[in-house]
Amino acid sequence: MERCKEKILHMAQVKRAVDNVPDPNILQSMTDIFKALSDPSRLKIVTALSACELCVCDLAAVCGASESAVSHQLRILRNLKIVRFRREGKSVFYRLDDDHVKSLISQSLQHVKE
Amino acid sequence: MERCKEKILHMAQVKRAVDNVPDPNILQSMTDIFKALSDPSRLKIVTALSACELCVCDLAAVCGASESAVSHQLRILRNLKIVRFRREGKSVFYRLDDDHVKSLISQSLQHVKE
DNA sequence: TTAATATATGATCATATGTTCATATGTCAA
DNA sequence: TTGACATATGAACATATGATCATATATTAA
Repeated sequence: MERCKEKILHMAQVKRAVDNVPDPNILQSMTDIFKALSDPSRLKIVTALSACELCVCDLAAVCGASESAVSHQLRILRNLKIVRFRREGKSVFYRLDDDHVKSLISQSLQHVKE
Repeated sequence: MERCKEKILHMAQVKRAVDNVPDPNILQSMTDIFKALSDPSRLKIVTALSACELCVCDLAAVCGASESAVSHQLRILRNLKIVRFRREGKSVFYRLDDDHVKSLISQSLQHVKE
């Protein structure tokens, strides 16, 4: 399967589009965030945390999942700087790292509810 | 592995959190959108289309991917109502379906650039 | 230190996903 | 209608991913 015979059909648009595509590393970071939110288990966790801070045990109850499963997902969210945590005795409390994630969620809600 | 012995550690927070988690079908739709944006190839397509309307051939050039691969991804984006298309002769032009997706992208960019 | 609780992590496995190649469909011109 | 081009789709394959189970770590109390 070859590229369009006439090479590029609409040069001006292609240039504009290319300029609008973020750099590879930025693009990758963006996909990472979306990927983090693309799993129902993780999105549950994130929407729960957008209400208030919760410990792993609470999150397991909210999500109806095992604590192990929740912990695995939290690790992913932690690595992506989507959640922060603080230890308090035996418990570890998680909360959203910043408000951008909240914005992402409310935007997607709007999109869905149309 | 059992649930927390004391059942639920923080009842009030858990209730708030549960109330904040969207209904299953809404949650699913949200994850679908995020999943659509969670692949580098698709995100490239979407960021390109957030600049201007493009045909499949243009998109293949912008993304540096085969037209077949692009077409497969466009199908997914189409199904999720993230892109619209119109046929003009032999070409099919794609564009974003609404502005919420643009917002999602700019939000994630902000998050990344912090 | 030992036991108990809360959380984290590694290994495994079944499933999902993206790409490629081949083929099909749709459109237009000759 | 036939041929050429643009796009779409199906099948197959390799890779990625999430859940589970077992085990490890961390904290506190006894």
